[in-house]
Amino acid sequence: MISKPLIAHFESYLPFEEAEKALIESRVSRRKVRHRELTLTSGEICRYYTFVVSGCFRMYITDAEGKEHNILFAAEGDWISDIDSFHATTPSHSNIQALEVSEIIQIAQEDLYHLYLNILKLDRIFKVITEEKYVELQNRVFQNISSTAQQRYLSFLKQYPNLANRLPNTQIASYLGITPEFLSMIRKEITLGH
Amino acid sequence: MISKPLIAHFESYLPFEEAEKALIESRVSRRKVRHRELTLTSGEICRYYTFVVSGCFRMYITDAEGKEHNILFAAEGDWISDIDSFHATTPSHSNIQALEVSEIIQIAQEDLYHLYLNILKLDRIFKVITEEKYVELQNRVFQNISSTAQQRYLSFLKQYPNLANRLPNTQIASYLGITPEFLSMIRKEITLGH
DNA sequence: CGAATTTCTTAAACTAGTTTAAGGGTTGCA
DNA sequence: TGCAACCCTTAAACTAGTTTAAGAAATTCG
Repeated sequence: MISKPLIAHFESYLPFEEAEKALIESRVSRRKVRHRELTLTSGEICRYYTFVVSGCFRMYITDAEGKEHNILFAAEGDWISDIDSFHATTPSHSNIQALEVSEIIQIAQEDLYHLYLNILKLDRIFKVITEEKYVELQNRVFQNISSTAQQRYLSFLKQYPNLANRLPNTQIASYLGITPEFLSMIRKEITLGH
Repeated sequence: MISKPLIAHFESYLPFEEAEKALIESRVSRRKVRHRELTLTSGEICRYYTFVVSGCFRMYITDAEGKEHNILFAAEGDWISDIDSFHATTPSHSNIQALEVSEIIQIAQEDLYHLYLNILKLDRIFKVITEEKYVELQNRVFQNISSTAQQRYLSFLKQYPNLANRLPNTQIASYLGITPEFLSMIRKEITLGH
């Protein structure tokens, strides 16, 4: 059962019958990813919905000046895909890269559509998953607009307590939209007790 | 048929049978909203999924210092609700306010759940709607992290060409995360041809 | 293990965006 | 129709965050 972690994830939303689990098992693939390996490159079409079994990924965009900007992180139990590119079958603007040795389960476009047709509750589950991710992003937009870099860093620490220790500061700075130098200052100020 | 604009919206995704339309009609309400009226106040639970028939709304949050920050706008054909508060039945952190005289169609929590149970394709439609809104937000996060205020303003103009003329600059500045004064400077620079 | 690369820190000079304040223009409604 | 509330602009002083540079510490990989 390569899909065991994925099915456990689905069953945290709704129960599944054996036949449904077997259908899912027949339509997914699983593989290991090396540290720094790109699973999606800008310009390429995002062909898979990807579930992270273990490890950690970032989605980032390269701007006009060649600078990279992290949009989100995904660790064990998260999904990471360019939803826009996947559904519209258009070239992606973003890149997805492993930040650790990782393992993923992937569902190709036609397999996901096949599953949607044959297991109707998947529509509901992915509706809920997308709503959850939407709420997260909305909080992020609010933080970006209304907070100083220090407040944003503190709320990053709250939201991803496990990632904070695993990720290099350069990745966190890129997520916060500041320079690593300034993040270094912020961390110093915080430990000095401001 | 008070729900006519809403059903037209749903049918832009999938066709509906008469019985389904009648069920929807029986489960929604429609009303007019005055300019500046709040349809959701921070601290209150978001009880309705709201579809904008005409007019325009903003969702905003008030920060620790009492400043308001616009998270998104919604005009004709858009949905505006605090998804988190609605589903979790918890007090909302945000406010929703009409920026023009408007008209809305609302679906209460129990009615929406009743519709989900009886019209399965609504799961799929709201899955897709949420995915679309997610992609929009993701672009906004990218803009916020990677662009100067001027670039963000230009991309706001592209994304909401019709809203740009309808909204006061104060609202746009709050959406961009800058002061109205600085937006004023940006607009001057742009018309001078930079 | 040791060399190469990546990562973190500090600090000084700089720039994008804020704050405050003041004046003029619009809009809405009694 | 007139006044209050809102909205936009300009400008000067200020502050949060960037840039550049250089050295120290930690990882990675042959």
